[in-house]
This record gives sequence, structure tokens and C-alpha cells, in this order.
Amino acid sequence: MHTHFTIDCVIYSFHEGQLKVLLTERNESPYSGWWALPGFFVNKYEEMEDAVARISYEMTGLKDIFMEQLAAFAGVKRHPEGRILTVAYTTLIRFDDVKNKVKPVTDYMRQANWFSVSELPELAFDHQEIINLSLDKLKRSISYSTAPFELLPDKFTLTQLQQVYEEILRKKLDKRNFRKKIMNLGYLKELNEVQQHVSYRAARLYKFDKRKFAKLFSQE
Amino acid sequence: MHTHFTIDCVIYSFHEGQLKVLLTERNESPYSGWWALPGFFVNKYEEMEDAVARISYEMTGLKDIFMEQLAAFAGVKRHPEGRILTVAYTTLIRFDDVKNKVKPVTDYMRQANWFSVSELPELAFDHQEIINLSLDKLKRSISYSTAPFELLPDKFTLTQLQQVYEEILRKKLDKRNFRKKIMNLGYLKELNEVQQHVSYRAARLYKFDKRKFAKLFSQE
DNA sequence: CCAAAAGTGTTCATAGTACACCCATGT
DNA sequence: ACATGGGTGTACTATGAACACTTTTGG
Repeated sequence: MHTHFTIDCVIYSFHEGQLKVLLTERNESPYSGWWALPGFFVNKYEEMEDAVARISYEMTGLKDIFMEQLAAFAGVKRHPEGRILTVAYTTLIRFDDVKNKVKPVTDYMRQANWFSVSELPELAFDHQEIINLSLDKLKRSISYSTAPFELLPDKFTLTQLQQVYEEILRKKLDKRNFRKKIMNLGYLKELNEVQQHVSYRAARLYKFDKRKFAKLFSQE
Repeated sequence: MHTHFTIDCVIYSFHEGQLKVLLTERNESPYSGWWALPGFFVNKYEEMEDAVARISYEMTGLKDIFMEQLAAFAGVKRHPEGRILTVAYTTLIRFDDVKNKVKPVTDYMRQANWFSVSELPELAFDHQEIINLSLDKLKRSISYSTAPFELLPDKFTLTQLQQVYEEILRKKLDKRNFRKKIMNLGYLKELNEVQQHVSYRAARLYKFDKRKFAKLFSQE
């Protein structure tokens, strides 16, 4: 009638054209020395939302990130000591905001690091399964969500945006059709600015207009 | 680091043109005498899937129903005794298959009964919230899922099918457009049979072709 | 013959797809 | 001048939405 209760965090980012996930190296048995999702036990009188914030901070050093629930995993055999129920949470963050800040503030993890989702090491527990489920969900929801913009800097080019879509959907898109579609959605703000420091024609920058995005859904 | 762990079941059915959910009347404190989702504690060494099967059976008398995970709810204040983490599961069943079979086989519940989702009594715990979330999910997934067919008998009329869509989406649909769309999907089998015992023109019956439905997704 | 629900098509607007070349810039 | 990615349009197809009348049947 009781179970151990943990939270695991699937934190995505986008860098160098690739979708990355943040992993931590465990410093505790079992799976000491293995890479795993940042995660830990929930305290007895702690709300789940508070636990998510605390644990994501302690394991990765990241503060003030809002995470969304993915699912519960509760296999009796997940852990040698018996059932540990884990509730997995996911979020998307901008790589530039955090690039030098990922560092565990607890001894339970030795280090934290970004891995391309297509080249993951072997993971502890059932963490690969958790990532697979979350990637599926991301793929399904991308068209109706702000997900691509949460992964990009405030100002971005259409090519960068297209790369995010391509990484998440795992397929190539046609440039002209992509631009037509994305501009028709009506929530991109065209800026009078272009990329700097590139050795080819500089691309125009765009911003995501949250207000217009929200309007599309509120009117129904 | 430990928590109580329960499963709650959201079981839908369709009857008399309405989407129904199966509730049980509690016989235990807290909320004794209140209507609640069928749910109970998971045993220590029990797999979550086994617990779902056992609990749905004990609370409602229904056997062999496959349930899908919805989400975890873990508010510290959900229960006077402290945190109880519940994982909610949902399923859809055919009313005709079960109409006289819903009866708890435990004393924890006094009775089980179907309620129209639009006329629910006040529910125990946060169960209304759980139902709301599951209705949202059902609405979002209806177009890509077998959900409507799981709620209908083996042979059904197009009007019945349309009613299921209308109930889940909570809006009226145009008959001609609905038929055009649903027939274009290509997984309805037209039978050489019609309704019996109706006092008006009998409608043609259709079957859902699982194989064709599955093909649509496997080819991608 | 009447009540009740079954069944049926066309038009219009919108969205998706396929496809290839010239342009601007930095080195 | 060249390499690199930026930027653009058209034709076709498919899908979604609006809209009203005739047909069949049992009682």
C-alpha cells in the first residue's frame, strides 16, 4: 500500500541543429556511473509541483523551469529494492539561457551533460523508455504547441525554426512549403533585423508572438 | 519518501445517445456515501497493470477490460491522512456488453452506476478534475483513434456513430459532411443488413474494419 | 397518410504538396 | 569569382464547410 515515489525530468534543448536531452551521471548505487535522467525522491509532505522544481534544480542546477507531466512508471522490477513509482516530467529550454549552468548541486549526481537524442548512451533503469514516450508525445503535439519556440532564442531565422521541426518530426521538410505554412499561422513577427557574423547572406530574424498564438485558441 | 498509492478508473460507455461514466458509491471514510471513480490501493508487490485489472474488477465487477494511463495526481491535500498518489486510467466499453454486470465485489463500495458526463453529482476527492482531464484527452484524440467504435456495438448505424462524435466533441455535426468524411476514411465495412424493430425507415448497419484502420498507420 | 429518421451532391474556400531557380553576402 | 545558405511562386489536389430536399418504413 506504500511505494517509493520519485520524479524524473526529461529536459530538452536545441543546439547545433540537434535536439538534445539533459542527462546526469549517477553517483549512487544502483547504476552508479551510469547516465540517467535527472531525478530523485519526493519528500513526504511535498507537493508534486514543488518536488519537480526542487529536484530539477538539485540534479542539474537549473532554476525556474516549468515542467509538464508526461506519465507515471511503476514497474515493480524497476529497482532492486522493490517498486519505485516515478512520475516523469518534461520541458523545453533555450540552450543559450543555460549553456554554462548545468551542474548538479548534490552529490547524488557527478555531472550533467547534453546528449543528442539520436546518440544516447545506455541509460539506467527504464529511462530510455521514458525518453521514447516523451519524444512521441513531442512529435504528436508539435503543430499545436509553442514547443519549437521554447527551444529557440528570442530572435531566430526561419531556417532555424525549420530545423527544430525537422529534428522533432525526424523528417525533412520543403523550404517553400514550410515558410508558407508557418507565415500563414500568423503568429510570427517579422523583425527589421538580420543575422550577424555569418559568412553568407544574412537571414532575417523573427519573433514568436505569444499573444496572437493564444488568441487562436481562446476564440473557439 | 514513501506515499500511499492508488489507482482510479475512468470507464466510459455510450447509451441512449449519451456519453456515460461509471461511478461507485463509497462505503468508507472519507467521503462515505459520496460518488467517486472506482479506485483503490495498489498492493506492495503488484505491477501497476495488474492492479488496474484487479481494482477495476473489485470496484465494478467488470473483467478483462484494458485501460490506458491518463496521468498521476498527487496533491498532498487530496486526502485527510496525507498524500495519496493516484494514477488514473481510462477505458471505453460497449454498454450492451456490461449493462447488467456492474456491481462491486467488495464492501468498499456500496453500488456502481452509470452517469451522463454532463450531469454528474458532486464527486469525492479531485475526481471531477480527473474526469475533466480525461474528457479533454478523449476530445483531442477522437479523430485518430478507435474510440468511437469501442463505445458502439459491433454493428451500428452511421447516425449512432455521429452521435458518439457529437457527444465527445460536444457539438453538432452536419450529417452529409460527416458521412462523406467517415466513408472516405475507408475503414467502415458496409453490411447488407439494416436495423430491426424501428418504427421508421431502417438504417443500414456498418462494421469497423480494424485491419484497414491499422494499415493507415503502419504505412507511414 | 403521417411521423420519423434515412439518405444523398454541389459549390466554395482553405490547406497541403510537388517542384527549381536567382539573390545577397563574406571571404 | 565562388561558396553558402537566403529567399521566392505556381499549379494541382485534397480536405473541410455550408446548405435542403426526397425516400423509406411502420403504425
